[in-house]
Amino acid sequence: MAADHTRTAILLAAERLYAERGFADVTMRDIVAAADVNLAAVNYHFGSKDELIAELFVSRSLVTNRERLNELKTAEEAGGGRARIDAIFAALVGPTLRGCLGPDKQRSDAARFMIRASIESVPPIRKIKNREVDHLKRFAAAMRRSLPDHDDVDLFWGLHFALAMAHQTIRDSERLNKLSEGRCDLNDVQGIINRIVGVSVLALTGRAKARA
Amino acid sequence: MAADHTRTAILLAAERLYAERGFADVTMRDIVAAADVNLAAVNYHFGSKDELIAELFVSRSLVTNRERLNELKTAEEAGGGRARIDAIFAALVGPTLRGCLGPDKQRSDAARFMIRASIESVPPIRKIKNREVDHLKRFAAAMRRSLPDHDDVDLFWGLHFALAMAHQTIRDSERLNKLSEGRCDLNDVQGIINRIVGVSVLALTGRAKARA
DNA sequence: GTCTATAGACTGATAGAC
DNA sequence: GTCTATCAGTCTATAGAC
Repeated sequence: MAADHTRTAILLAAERLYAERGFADVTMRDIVAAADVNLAAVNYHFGSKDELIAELFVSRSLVTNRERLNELKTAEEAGGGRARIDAIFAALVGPTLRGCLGPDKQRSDAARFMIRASIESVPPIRKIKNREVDHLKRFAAAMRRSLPDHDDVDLFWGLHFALAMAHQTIRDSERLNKLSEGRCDLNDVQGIINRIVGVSVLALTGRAKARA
Repeated sequence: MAADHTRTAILLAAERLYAERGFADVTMRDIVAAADVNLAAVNYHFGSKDELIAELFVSRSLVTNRERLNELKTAEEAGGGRARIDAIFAALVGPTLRGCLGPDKQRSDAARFMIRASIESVPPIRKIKNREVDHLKRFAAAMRRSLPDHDDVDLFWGLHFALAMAHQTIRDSERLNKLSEGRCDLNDVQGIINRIVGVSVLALTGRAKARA
């Protein structure tokens, strides 16, 4: 049916353009030109520009969160209810990093869009984002089960830092590439995941920390 | 002189509004209303909106970079040309974090503006940003002197991750606050710097890393 | 230097023919 | 469902009086 084709074309084009250039710079006219559909189609199918963004954000965040939780579940089952801390971090940052830096272009657009959404925070997204905290609390809970002797505050900071490293790597891989003059291999996604997981684990289980 | 007052009022208001709401959402009308000056004054003093943003970015990045290099220089002199690696990381992330999370409101606006600028990358800033890589290379060089036996690639990743943790903490302190239900103290700036420096040092000097 | 008034170019959204 | 045509609102930038 032509209706589905138009709707899908709009979603894909919007996701790609938003991922590349951000919400503010991309107009509905840009989107319909890229999707090769009529200007009025966006409002017909989605109601408004904001609702289009919200629809993209909701559907993509469901997919990412499901992947994360699947990996977490697998890790917890493998450990009899207590996952290894490295497996928890891998479940947290792996899906997003694989989506963003991997070879699959469509998934790459999706993940970059999500990073963009987490930064620019258009009104419709701001409301939805509060749910993400509940999602992350499940990882905090898994970390607590994995390392029951650790201070909760350290676990929260560890989770925060792991996400920070993953997101910054996706967002500003260009700067790292220039700084290292190409020597940091940004195509080696698994290597990057291992680095981030390794640092995150060390941050929690490593030796003495600096004192105030 | 009234001219200086108007000019300064525009700069301060623009910085605060951009820091709070981003470049796209803040119009020149918002700025002149906050600065209590006339709409035409912005174009008279700065030429255009983009030039206003560029002027803010250039002047602020000079200040931050000078602070960073001063701290780095002090650390290198204290070590007879080879700074301690923790002191290098502290020089890298300290000035920005103190500016953003500390009590001084004007500095806070400045630092938040810089974070915003590093993300949203309006055209005039994109050109200037390339210079930042040269600035960071001086830190990479200091790291190499500090840890001459380490692989350069690991040092680049270490620098990248340190900046990632600092920026994400500034940008999305709200999420960490919600996630931890207020238990992560975001007012303890020195404690946060110590955490980030500690993790960054461990990432380079800690025990075995995860393998691919 | 500072103001008013407005030009000129966008934007998102919609009415109505097909 | 898809299109054209257009509205009403916003923006930056500027001309010209003071």
